Amino acid sequence: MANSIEANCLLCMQRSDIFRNLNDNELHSVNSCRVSIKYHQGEILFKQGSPCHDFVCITSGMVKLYLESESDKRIIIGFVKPVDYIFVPGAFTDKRHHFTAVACEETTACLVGSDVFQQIVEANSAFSSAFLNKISEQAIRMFEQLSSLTHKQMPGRIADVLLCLSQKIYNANPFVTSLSRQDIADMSGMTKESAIRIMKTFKDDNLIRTEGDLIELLNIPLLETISRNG
Amino acid sequence: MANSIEANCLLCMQRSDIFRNLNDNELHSVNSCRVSIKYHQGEILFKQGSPCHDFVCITSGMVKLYLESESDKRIIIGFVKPVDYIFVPGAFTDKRHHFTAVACEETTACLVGSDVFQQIVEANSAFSSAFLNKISEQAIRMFEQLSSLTHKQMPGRIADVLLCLSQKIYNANPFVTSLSRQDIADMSGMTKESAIRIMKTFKDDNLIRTEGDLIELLNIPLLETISRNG
DNA sequence: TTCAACCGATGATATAAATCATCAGCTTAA
DNA sequence: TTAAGCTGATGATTTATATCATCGGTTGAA
Repeated sequence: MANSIEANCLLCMQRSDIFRNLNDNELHSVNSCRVSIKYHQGEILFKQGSPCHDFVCITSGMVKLYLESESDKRIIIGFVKPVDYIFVPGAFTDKRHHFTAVACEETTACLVGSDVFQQIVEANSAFSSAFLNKISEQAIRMFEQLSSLTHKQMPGRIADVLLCLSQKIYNANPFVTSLSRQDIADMSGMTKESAIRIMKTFKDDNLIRTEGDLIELLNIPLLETISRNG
Repeated sequence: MANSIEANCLLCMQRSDIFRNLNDNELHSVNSCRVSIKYHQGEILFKQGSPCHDFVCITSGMVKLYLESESDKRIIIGFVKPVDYIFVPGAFTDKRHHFTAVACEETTACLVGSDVFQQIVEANSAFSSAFLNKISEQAIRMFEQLSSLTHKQMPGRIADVLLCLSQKIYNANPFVTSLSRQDIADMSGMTKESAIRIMKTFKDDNLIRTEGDLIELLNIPLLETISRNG
């Protein structure tokens, strides 16, 4: 395996909680069909609507997940960072991908055949239970996003996105991002122009500072108030 | 147990798939702490933000689930009909409810302590695996709703709601509903006035017919086109 | 090297949708 | 039995947001 960056799954185990629930046999079957692949920025890991064959775990870089609509509009539903896996609901139902995954930057991912994975889920209850916890968190995040996108006006939605990026995605305050304004617009359900305009007003009001790919939140309490007031 | 309508869980088993995966011991422990409760229309089964103690299975009637925002706006994220259970993601994470459940009509529900339930999920992998399938379907439905609410204009969203009600909730074409126009507005992320206006234009164009609590879809292909075009 | 394509940015304009107001019919509570 | 409140309905008005157009800068491909 030319692209493989880890010798086996043990390295991953130290970081991705869910694999702690696997025994040696299970780990071996995962490892034996594991493939590590490198993606360049903008490359697609899998596409909405396509059949899902593999369980995907991100080992470096970052991936964005988005829904595509008929009218070519996108909505970003989440990001996946190392070491974490992409929960693909279609793997348990119609074997189709229901969103698209794209590398935001140079990214490496381990792929494991979803049949192997599925067998383990069905056999190992600690594993599937850990999986349940993970999905539950994701469901709760989806509720928050749905609430934000449908009930808040643009300033509240942009505030939500900026706080999310700083506090959940990058875990840093000035943070450097590879996301474009279009991506931020896709996260907050508006056009690129509107996202830029709102960010401009935030800059004018000294709520944030931007410099190239860097964004700094200067007044988090006020951003939180804007988020709360919608 | 005065309100109990079933003697034990076997009756439910015949209809709710997921319980087929339980053995006698597990069924007994579920049954022993089961309580059946009757709710009147509009009564709350549980409230967003409150601690979640019980696993809830609907045995008659119908329940609507909705998110509440600070500004008292609601968004309906789903309905639960007999015999099906309510997936409460908080049960696996922070032990809080993240949405509110309200009886749309006279409803009976079986409550089982979530600790008992949790133990079974952790011990019985067939059960938790079946649970995973269920949640996956729900996640996919959430994607569709998110896409509809953020990318489609009002006519498309109302068309989505009407098709959903007829084809997924009531499984009938003229169908009688206990949902108000406000509920339909809450399903489609708009104000009551806008929902009424769009439905009026649909009536004028002979797409639908309404008579009291009855709604009939007269031109489903065209409604589907409107849904697709957003 | 040049052309095409995308990005951030900004202004002018159009429009989708919310808000406000009103009214009639019906149910519920005092 | 009356008053209060909710529902469906409709019109007038306001406002939030998308769309369209343009521009300079950068990147990437031919």
